[in-house]
Amino acid sequence: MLDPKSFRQDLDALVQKLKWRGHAFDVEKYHGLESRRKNLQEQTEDLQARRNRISREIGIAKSKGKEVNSLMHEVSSLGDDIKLRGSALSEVQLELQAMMNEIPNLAHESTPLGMDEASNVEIRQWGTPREADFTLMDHVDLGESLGMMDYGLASKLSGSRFVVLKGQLAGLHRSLSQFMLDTHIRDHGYCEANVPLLVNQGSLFGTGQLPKFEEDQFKTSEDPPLYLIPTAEVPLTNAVAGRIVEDSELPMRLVAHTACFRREAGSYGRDTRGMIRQHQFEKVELVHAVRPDESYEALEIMTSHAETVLQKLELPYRVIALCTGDMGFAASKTYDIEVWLPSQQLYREISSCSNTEDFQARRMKARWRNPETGKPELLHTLNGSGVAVGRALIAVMENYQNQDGSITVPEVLQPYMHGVTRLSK
RNA sequence: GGAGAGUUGGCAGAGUGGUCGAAUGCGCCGGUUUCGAAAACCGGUGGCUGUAACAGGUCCGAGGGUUCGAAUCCCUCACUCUCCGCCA
Repeated sequence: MLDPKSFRQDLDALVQKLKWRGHAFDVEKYHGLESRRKNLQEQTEDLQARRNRISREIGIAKSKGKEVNSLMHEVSSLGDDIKLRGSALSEVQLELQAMMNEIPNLAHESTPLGMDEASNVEIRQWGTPREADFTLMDHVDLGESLGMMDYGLASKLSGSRFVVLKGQLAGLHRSLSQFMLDTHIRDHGYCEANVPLLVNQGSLFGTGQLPKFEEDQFKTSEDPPLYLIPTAEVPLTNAVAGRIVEDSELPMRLVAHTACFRREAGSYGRDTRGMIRQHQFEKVELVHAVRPDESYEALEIMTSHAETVLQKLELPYRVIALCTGDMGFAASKTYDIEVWLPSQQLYREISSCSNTEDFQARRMKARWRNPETGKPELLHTLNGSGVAVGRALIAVMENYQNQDGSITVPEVLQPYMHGVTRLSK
């Protein structure tokens, strides 16, 4: 949510900024609602002030044993009027609110301008894609030929976009998540959290998935209305929802390893092969809650934490700055980290690190007490994958494959694999 | 699933229809005192909205109702705690 005050200042500039974010703001509708709101609010509060004053007088008069009939008469008609205007007011406010709720965050000045991914900017590369003297297989062929990846069974159990991992490959997957967690907890100072996978509507509203992206979520039931989390960003970020956090608690760094669930409603036909895009996948998620003036520094730090995982796994990657039109709803600035996939001969997203500034904080009323002013102010929240476990498994399989179809276990994962250094039949 | 108790400011906890945004204590901030500190004493100390600043409005778990007037009475819901049942 944007600051409502910003709409009363330079509206033209704001509309232009939103245009770059792919959002057409209806100026006329806004002006209509806003002037009605102002009118009704002034009238309502005026009437309320009168009622409060007279009612207080009635109380005083009664306690002194005076006659109050004339005062009662004066105020008796106010009630209906207040109720009428009040309900008109809240109707207008709801409409305005609904309008505001669907507006994406504004981009930071350092975010490249552009309408789609063609305008994304590469920031840096790390590592060198390996040259192989044999034909490289993709992760599906590798996994199936090892007998450790079963799409047939998964579709029988659940349908498309699911997979069953077996044996050492399932172990490698688990090792990856353990390794990532340990790295962030021990080396990067994160607080580990184990969080609910089912959340309420308020939590999804807070991080920005609702109301606009309802169709991307798995809703489990109507009563109570619970949703499977699309990312641990939702429960982790909402840890500060409704709170006034003490300065001493900042910066707050949280990490969780969870399953994530997505409908992938808008991506029929995309990435249908393999486990690139699944309805259920695992992710190690990083969330920061920080002082506002430290959030861009925090974004660099968080991104470096995700990069560390890939560096330790010795997987080549590049970092991309997403442009205004390609960023997610809540983000002001986003770095995507893309890992090298030899079978496709291209880099694929494996992490996305975003600074949402105060966008989520405003939605979830997450504040900190600024010691300089003593006042509560919105804090800034960031989230990033550190990293997607399923996609990391794919990257390891493809980058560490051998000519005979076996897969070497990366050195940093070997302690987690208890002596297994190579996955083979 | 059944029975009961509760939800008030940063925390604890009064208030059960009227000058209540709310006693008191703790905490916090400022001052007096002190070489300094503790103790003691004095003063201050909620959020949102709004204003140039006042004023005004709003908030006592959420929503609705009764009333001239609701933290206080009524209804619905959510959550917490205790006991019983069931259960990983």
